Amino acid sequence: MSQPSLNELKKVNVFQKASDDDLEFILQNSLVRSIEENSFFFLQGDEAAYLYILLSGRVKITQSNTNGQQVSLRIVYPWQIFGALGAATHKVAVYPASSQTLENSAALAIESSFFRTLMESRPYLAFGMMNLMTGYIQEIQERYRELALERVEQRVASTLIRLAGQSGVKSEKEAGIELIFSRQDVAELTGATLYTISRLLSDWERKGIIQSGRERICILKPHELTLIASNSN
Amino acid sequence: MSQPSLNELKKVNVFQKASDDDLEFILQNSLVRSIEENSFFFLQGDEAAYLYILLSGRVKITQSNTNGQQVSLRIVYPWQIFGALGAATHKVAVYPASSQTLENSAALAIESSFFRTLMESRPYLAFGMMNLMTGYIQEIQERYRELALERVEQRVASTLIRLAGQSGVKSEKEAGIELIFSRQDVAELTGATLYTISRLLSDWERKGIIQSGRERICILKPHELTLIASNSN
DNA sequence: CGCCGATTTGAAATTGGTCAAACGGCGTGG
DNA sequence: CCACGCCGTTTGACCAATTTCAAATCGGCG
Repeated sequence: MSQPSLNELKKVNVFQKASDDDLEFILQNSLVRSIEENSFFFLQGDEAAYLYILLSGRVKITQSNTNGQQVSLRIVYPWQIFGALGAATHKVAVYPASSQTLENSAALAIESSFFRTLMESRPYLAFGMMNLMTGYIQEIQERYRELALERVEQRVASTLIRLAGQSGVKSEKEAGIELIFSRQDVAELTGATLYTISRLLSDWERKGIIQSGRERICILKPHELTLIASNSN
Repeated sequence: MSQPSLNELKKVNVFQKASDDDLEFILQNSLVRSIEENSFFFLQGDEAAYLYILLSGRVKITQSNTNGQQVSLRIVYPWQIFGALGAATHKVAVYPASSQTLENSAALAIESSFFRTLMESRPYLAFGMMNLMTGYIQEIQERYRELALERVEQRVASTLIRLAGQSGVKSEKEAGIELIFSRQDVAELTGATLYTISRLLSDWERKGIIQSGRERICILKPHELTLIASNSN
């Protein structure tokens, strides 16, 4: 895959207010990396030398414990930034999480030190990054609360709603919102096991709330999920 | 309590590189609020009009669900900033969490909009904020992973170690590290119930790992806790 | 057609939560 | 100065949600 155009780069939130000159400058200091499904742009613990902008495909950001079990922190879609914490500060030397592709993917890799220097003279970039980080903090804090206080059923409902909002493609004919994720993916995103997710989705399919298949979940009644997600008790 | 001195303000990480003029300017646009134990500087959902610097006391940042159950996101100690997300971006209109005092406390309240404007012409401030936010993200992500993958025993061990690192006062005579928290506080910090925490601490006390009392936990063998925290399987 | 990985399902095990009740120490008011 | 009461803590018994393990089934692709 070749370098993106300046107009494409403006789809990146952080670059919204960037001048063409700035974008050119950034492109001159970056390179495109294409990798196939299930491989990694970087691993937890790698030196955080680059920040990435996803050009195509999908990436999940995961963290593992010493036993190799893993959780997904978020899903990255095209024109979103990932691996950016290393650029925000001099302290972070390594990535705190891994980035694994869910499909064949390409990303623009920008040197962290270059980007950091650029931010010093470009307040709009620093504010863009703070904006980004604020969003991360709010989402992960909310998910932390859910994990601590809600049951699996509610968390899965919340997760599906969130995924639908981030990626959902409404099929034509009111056929519902289609999500391309395996049971295992959903399990890692909700802090549950593959088995529990499978049972739950089967149950919801029987009730007509969703319709599902291999690595695919189609939300038929989003409102029902919203109800389940907010179910007090 | 009266306004802090410039030298005291320099204990605030974000202000490390601030000039005296800048600090004076900030002080002129801020005010001191003193409140008693168990009351709130702000509530989740309030308009995020101020960011705070704790001057004395201790504050817990909590998030509640619609049932009123709550989790603690972190503990704030003097010269740390809290309620800052509203200053980092134009988007955040409200605090995503509440700030409740664990003791009588005082804090310097700085207008969010003022601080945001100041950051536009002070890169060191923006970088300080990004630094702060990076730390938040790393800690909450780690805790999220623990909550998803580890059992209560390991999480409590991790929590006590973390608290010891953040606040711990080493008693003289190698008597251990003293933490001033109730069982309920620890429960909210680990995502467990008061009862489970009580049982676990009783067990550890029998084993000589800690020594505890009312709203007090003294870590006698930190290394044992480290072992428990990292116990694979 | 056969294989491989994803999914489903059952049964048993287990962690941790819930509820009820008793305990204990500290501060306060009589 | 002491008794009382409050609030945090402890403990037991029971229960429920979810995980674990095993095995069968499905579905698409080479």
